[in-house]
Amino acid sequence: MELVKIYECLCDLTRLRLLHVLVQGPLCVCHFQEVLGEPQVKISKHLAYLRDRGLVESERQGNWVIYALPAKPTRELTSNLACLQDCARENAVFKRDLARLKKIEPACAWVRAGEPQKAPGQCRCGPGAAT
Amino acid sequence: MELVKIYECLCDLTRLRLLHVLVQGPLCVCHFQEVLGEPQVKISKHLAYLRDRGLVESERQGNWVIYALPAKPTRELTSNLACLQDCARENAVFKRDLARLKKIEPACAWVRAGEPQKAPGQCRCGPGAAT
DNA sequence: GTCTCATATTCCTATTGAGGAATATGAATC
DNA sequence: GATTCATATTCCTCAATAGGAATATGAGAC
Repeated sequence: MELVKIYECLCDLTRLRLLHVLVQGPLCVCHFQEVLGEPQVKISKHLAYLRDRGLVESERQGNWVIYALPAKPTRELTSNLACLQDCARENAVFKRDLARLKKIEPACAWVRAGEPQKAPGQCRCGPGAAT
Repeated sequence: MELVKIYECLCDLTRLRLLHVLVQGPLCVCHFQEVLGEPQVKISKHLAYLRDRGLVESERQGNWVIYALPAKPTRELTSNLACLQDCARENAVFKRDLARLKKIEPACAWVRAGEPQKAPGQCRCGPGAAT
């Protein structure tokens, strides 16, 4: 059942955080690392888990892979993401993620705007990139 | 995290069905068996799982054990149960459960009303009880 | 006490998934 | 071609859980 698959995706904290951040807009893997403060393998695996189950979509842009919520989410997904937003509103972990996202925002504006990659070379995340 | 625990409870179809039915009101284990059409062990184990995590409460009344949603559910639980109701609305499995619940309703009215057990002896569920 | 009914628990097997270390892939630069 | 950067995958171990069969528990009837 579709609905069970959604809940299987939601029952891990890392994935909850990924989805919660994704509601704000598309993001690439290295930015997720920055925002969540988790190692690359962990982020990448959980994103793959979500992609395999249709909760997110990915698109390669040069060296980066941009993840986004599906263009046409199901009613169930929409409903549950709204519920998640509601539940996360007053939670410290989720609030911290949003705060870190805001700090990074200038550096990753081109991703969030959906524009094609403009500035090849090093990714602007990593230590010191957004400080 | 509280929220993850809720989602862990929701990521199994049997538990989803139990909770969905419970929104209609308290029920005893044998009625769950009737409504879901699943074996006793399965029902009992999943109810225990939910109880251990605080999603349902139980109360013994003679031979029966009545399960109910918590008297004071958390904001997260309330929110997610509402979401579940919304998602389940047009789903065949959940609709069938509700239909079976209605057929049984006359037989288990005393449970749903929260009254103390009136009619000791055999439980009125089981084959032929509600037909 | 015994018997019966409703429910819970134990024991088992099989599957799933999390996490990390190491390695592989794919694209861009030189 | 080689190198570098971003990301994905493989291999491993450990823990959680689903499901069923069998058995245990707890309460009421007699």
